[in-house]
Amino acid sequence: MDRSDDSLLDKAFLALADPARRRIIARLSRGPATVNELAEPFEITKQAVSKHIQVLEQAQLVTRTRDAQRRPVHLNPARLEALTAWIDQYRLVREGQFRSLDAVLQSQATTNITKDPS
Amino acid sequence: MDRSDDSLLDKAFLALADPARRRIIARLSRGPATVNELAEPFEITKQAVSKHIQVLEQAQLVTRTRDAQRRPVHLNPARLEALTAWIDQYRLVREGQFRSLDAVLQSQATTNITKDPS
DNA sequence: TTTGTTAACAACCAATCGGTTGATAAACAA
DNA sequence: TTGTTTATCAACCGATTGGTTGTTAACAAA
Repeated sequence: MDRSDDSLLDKAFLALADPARRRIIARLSRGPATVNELAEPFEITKQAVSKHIQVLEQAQLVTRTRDAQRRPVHLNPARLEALTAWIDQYRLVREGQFRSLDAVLQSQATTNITKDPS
Repeated sequence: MDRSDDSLLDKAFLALADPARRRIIARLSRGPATVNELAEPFEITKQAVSKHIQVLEQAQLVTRTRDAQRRPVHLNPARLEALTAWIDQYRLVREGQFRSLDAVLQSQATTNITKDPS
């Protein structure tokens, strides 16, 4: 399903690679909030928070609505789920390899050393 | 368990925020590989791949062993699992809120506004 | 020894990131 | 109208990233 959203994965992982943005995610998990509300507990300016929200928005991790002059920010759980899905496809494959690792090692022990055949 | 590894989360998410490094992860999920083996299918130099591996290694997403002058790179599934754990704690909390949203709204309507108690 | 392979290290460069300040726009309230 | 709140836009700065080239080290093979 997720094939060509490479840049979207880029943006999403990059968005989470910042403690301030992760704290914003954590806060939004308890409900929507405005830029001012998000900026207050952080020791940075509103402009900086606004930039962080733009990064999260371009990664589609959050969405914005309108409420008069306020622009509440909402979490988008579907995008978070897409990230875990990407990670799990390799994490789980790897675990599957572990299950069959013994068989591989035994077959190699009877045929050859563990050297790479160039 | 994972409390103060903020910088480790930084490094891990930042490491995954690059398509080349994600392709390296995908490749390693099918077994260990050397720098040369990893660099070949990518149109960048070995030095660049070596840097990518350093980034992944500092994020503890991969480990390196010794085999003569080769340094095979191995995937570290435990770290991948830590990432999904971080994401899931907010993804799942959010879903839980949806289930109990009505109750929360009703109780708040009778007690107070949605302001955070400092 | 010499030669070739594997990989890291160092220095450098263009581009990007996180943050700031200052100005601006939009939606109200008076 | 004027003023206030909310939030964005624009320009700028220091630090970091991703990539390169060149060099060096460690080991294998001859």
